[in-house]
Amino acid sequence: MPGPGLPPADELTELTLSLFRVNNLMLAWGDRMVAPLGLTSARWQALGAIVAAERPQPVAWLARDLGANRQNVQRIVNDLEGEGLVSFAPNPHHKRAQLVMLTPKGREAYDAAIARYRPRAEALAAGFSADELATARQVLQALRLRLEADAD
Amino acid sequence: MPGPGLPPADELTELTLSLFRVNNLMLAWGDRMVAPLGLTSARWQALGAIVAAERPQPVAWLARDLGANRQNVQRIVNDLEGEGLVSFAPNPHHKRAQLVMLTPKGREAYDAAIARYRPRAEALAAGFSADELATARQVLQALRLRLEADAD
DNA sequence: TCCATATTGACATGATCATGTCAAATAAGC
DNA sequence: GCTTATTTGACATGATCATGTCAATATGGA
Repeated sequence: MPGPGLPPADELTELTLSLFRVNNLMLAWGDRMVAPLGLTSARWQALGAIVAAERPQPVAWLARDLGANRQNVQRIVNDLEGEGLVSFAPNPHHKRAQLVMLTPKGREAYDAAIARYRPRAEALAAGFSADELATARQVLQALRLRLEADAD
Repeated sequence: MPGPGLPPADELTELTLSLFRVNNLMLAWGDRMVAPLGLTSARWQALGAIVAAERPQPVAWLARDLGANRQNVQRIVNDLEGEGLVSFAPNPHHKRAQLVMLTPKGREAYDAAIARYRPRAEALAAGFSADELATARQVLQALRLRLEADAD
């Protein structure tokens, strides 16, 4: 029996401090993992947002999905376009807001990143019970909703 | 009964994506909270590291405690020193590595930040059970240990 | 003591991010 | 239709971060 533990507010403080550290460590972990593919964590995330969308979307929509700045996503997508990983298609509904699409080369890079990621993610998740991971995810998702509402 | 849920690796993926979002939201939340005090999340964290250390430490030690870059912490601490929130004291063991100490003004700023933080943290933690928060914290701390070991 | 190594703060540089502005294009209200 | 507000990409600027280098200092081993 671990005892009563900390008060909720202190527990949240410790959670937050760990969150900051894990965030940085995870980004560095991802960077090392996809560096051989010419990717970074940020580029990988952008590719993921493009894949996750059923239909090609303009950059501003991808930025919203990512919770990131429009301008930064624009820069990343432009870089990816310069390297042939994504291409721009005309948008019938908007002359300036082109649609971002994966090229075959971009699809290959994304699939290669996933292939490198999966076994490492399984190793990293090993040792945790399904309940523990699910609870941690649910807490973070609930925090996200509250913070987003608070930031209105 | 929520059912079997996702495979552990996918659960970790969702956890990670939520983590990135919450990290950014929490930093913005903290920035808004301590802005009236002339602080930022980064400055507040630096002050916290100074307070958390029992003895005054050089900047490089604080950076290690924070898991941050030596150079960035140095810049932040220099800024804090310029505004009179911290002061440098001679280090008997090292002529160049001065010891960072809170000034009374810095202590006031830190206490004021905590005073603003506590009720908001309690409100943010409300609705979670102690077990949920503790589990989330433990998962993140375990992830941190694994990622730090992996980054060696 | 002497020398190799590690630590520390200062400095420089490029990358990334946050923010604001602008013009073009679209959407909504009257 | 016409006017106004919103969206979108391009651009600029400053802040922050990541990284490397350097000289001064401290530490440990021979």
